[in-house]
Amino acid sequence: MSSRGVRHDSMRARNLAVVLDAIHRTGPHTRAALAERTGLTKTTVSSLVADLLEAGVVSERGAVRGGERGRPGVAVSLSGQRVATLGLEVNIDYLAACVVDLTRAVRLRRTRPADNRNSDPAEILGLLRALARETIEAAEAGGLRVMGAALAVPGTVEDGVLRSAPHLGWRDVRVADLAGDLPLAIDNEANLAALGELWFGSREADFLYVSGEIGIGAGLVVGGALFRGTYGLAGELGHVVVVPDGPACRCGGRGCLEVYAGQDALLGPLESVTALVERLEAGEPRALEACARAGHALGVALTSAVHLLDPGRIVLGGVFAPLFPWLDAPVKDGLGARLGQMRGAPPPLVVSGIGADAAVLGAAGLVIQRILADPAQALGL
Amino acid sequence: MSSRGVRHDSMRARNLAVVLDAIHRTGPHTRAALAERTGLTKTTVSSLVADLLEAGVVSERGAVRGGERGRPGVAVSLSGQRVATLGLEVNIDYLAACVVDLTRAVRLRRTRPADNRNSDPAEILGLLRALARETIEAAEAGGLRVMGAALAVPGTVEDGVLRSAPHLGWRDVRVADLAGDLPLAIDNEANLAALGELWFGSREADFLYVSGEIGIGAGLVVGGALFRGTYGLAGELGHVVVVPDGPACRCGGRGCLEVYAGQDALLGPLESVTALVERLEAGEPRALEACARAGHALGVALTSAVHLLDPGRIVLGGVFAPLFPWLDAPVKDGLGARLGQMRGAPPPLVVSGIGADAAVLGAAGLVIQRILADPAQALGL
DNA sequence: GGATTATGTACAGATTATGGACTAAAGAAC
DNA sequence: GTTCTTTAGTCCATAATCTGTACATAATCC
Repeated sequence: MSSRGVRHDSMRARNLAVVLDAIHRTGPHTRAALAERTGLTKTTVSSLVADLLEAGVVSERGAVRGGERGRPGVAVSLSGQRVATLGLEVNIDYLAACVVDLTRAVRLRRTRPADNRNSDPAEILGLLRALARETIEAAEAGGLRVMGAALAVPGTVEDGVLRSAPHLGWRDVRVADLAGDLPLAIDNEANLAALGELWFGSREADFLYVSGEIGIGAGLVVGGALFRGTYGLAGELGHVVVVPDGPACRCGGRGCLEVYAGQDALLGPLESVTALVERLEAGEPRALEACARAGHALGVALTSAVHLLDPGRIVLGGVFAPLFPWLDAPVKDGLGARLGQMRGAPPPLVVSGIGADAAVLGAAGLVIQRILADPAQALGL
Repeated sequence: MSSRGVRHDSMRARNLAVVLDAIHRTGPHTRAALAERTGLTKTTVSSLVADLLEAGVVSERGAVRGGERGRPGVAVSLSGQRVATLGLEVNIDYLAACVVDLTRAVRLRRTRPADNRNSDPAEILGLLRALARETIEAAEAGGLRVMGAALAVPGTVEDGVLRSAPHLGWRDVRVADLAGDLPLAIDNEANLAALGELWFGSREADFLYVSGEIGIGAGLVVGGALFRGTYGLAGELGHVVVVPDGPACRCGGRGCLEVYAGQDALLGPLESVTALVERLEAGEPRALEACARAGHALGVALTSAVHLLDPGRIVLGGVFAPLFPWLDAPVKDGLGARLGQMRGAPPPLVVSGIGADAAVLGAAGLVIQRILADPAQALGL
């Protein structure tokens, strides 16, 4: 519970958000339909919509409703013409940026290959800053106004500080001012990829997104909201115990999922996922066996995850997406056999549709969400 | 986001809740302090407090603030004189009821020993209904008004229906009208025990409550709110996989935590936890070994739980509470060794202070919380 | 073309919070 | 002990916002 009282201005701010949310969530609506949906009167909705129109976040899109009697209403829908946000990502082997408008249409996307393993944060952030500036300029040349930015990193984040990104070799990096004087949020890659899946992929409201990168992370979405845990460290699926006293993991533990299904374990001597897929398609036994082993381990870890997190479905993303045909059966079987009678049926297992872009899109989407959640504040209404 | 707009009446309802919450959360306050804390004006707060006084949920408790200058304020604090709620519990070997007032002081507590294993739901619910009626009458004789009730059950609950309580042998039981025409909530025993720990035990806002009963459940509290998952089935710690192809569990899986640390595994041939504690105190090797084995398994399962849920601390409750001296070391060692460098330090491991009453208290507390969260609705203001 | 039906706006009225003035009650200063 | 200062709480006129009725508008139906 926010402990601040509601005053006249916050009542209106809230109602602006409620109306905008209704427009966003269930498509274009007439003012009359918005009134019914929000419980406000037509008069109030008209006044709120007028403000939203002026701010450029919604637009009128001609008359609607053929077939029924009475005066047709004017549909009010989200406008992608003006407001946009910037998503950024640092990963092991690339930097990425994208610009997304208020309708969550992707307007720009840029990727720079890079080798960021054990790199100098200042140097990489310099490159990222240049990429951000360039992307913002391109967006503004197209008439968009970039209102905020978010950055996805492959590591743990607390209070806006990157605590630890083992594969980058970064620790306690304070990121700021990446995008000029835009407000910048920063979050874990798996979390933002989960949000990417929510807003740009399947658009289901409840799922566990399993992010296979060098490490394995996961982001849980319940009712359209990301679950972060107490310190924002929830969802470390890669270090769920699969075999209590199995081989050592780089985390210091033993028998973690990552040991069996991390990229290193999957690839073995191969140098890319593409190469692995080729071998799998050719039916090479070593490759098939690595996948079977990973699938079995994933099934075990996901069983524990389902019992603890109760996800609506399980979405395999990152490198697990191209490997889905070979992982599907062992994971599903493992889940089915282990979950037993505890619940009706195991959560459906599906593959992510947005692949490698999930995190950077989720980052941009996060900022869009904040604007939609409080347009009065974000837009100065 | 609730999709309903804010109207004048909901603005006031919200402000009543905000003021009441401030009084509840940070102790008695003067009107002036409440105004500062909530951001409302003194005038508004006075008016809101007047309504709350009339409803009997707060009372004025004389002047406060010696030492400082100026007119002393009148402290407004929660009143336990009028509003109360009923907590109920069905467990394997007892029925319980309690009445808690608005300040969360326990006013009445009743327990009936019973053997509810594989019982007839109608019969047991009849006994519970009698216990509820009797308890409500006693409370009202004491001048309290019981405003609502909640029931804790050892099983899974969906949409207010008890889906499955394996140890009771109940399936798909619709509970209603247990307490006359009082509104009745129903929830899982581990969830409500976690809330009991939150409100009547340590009062920390972030922890994982581990409930050792016949089975093993857990309830995660983050920021003072219970995490329930998608279908309300989260926290099934007892079926986290400890050994991938270990012994069969009654759930249909293999090597679940319950197999190693459930009450049956702990007790072996003994018939009560008390008996086990006696053996442990006497240093009997078989008992010590059972505890060590359970502690090791708990350490493994909790490692996975910490990675997935990111709890602020871990509270051992239920039968694990009396066994804490023998579980502490193996669990802590297991967590410490396995969590490795992934986080600063493992979450603190502590014992619950409220023992067997956690669930029934949590049930009553849940209803109190609902009244505090929306006093206007609950009290007809 | 007139009846019907629904949309969207106008304007007066209702509800609630605000803000400054005022009263009340205590300690501090002299 | 009288007066000043400070803080608490209330009063009342004002302001912000939403509501509700009335009404102009624009389509379909017959």
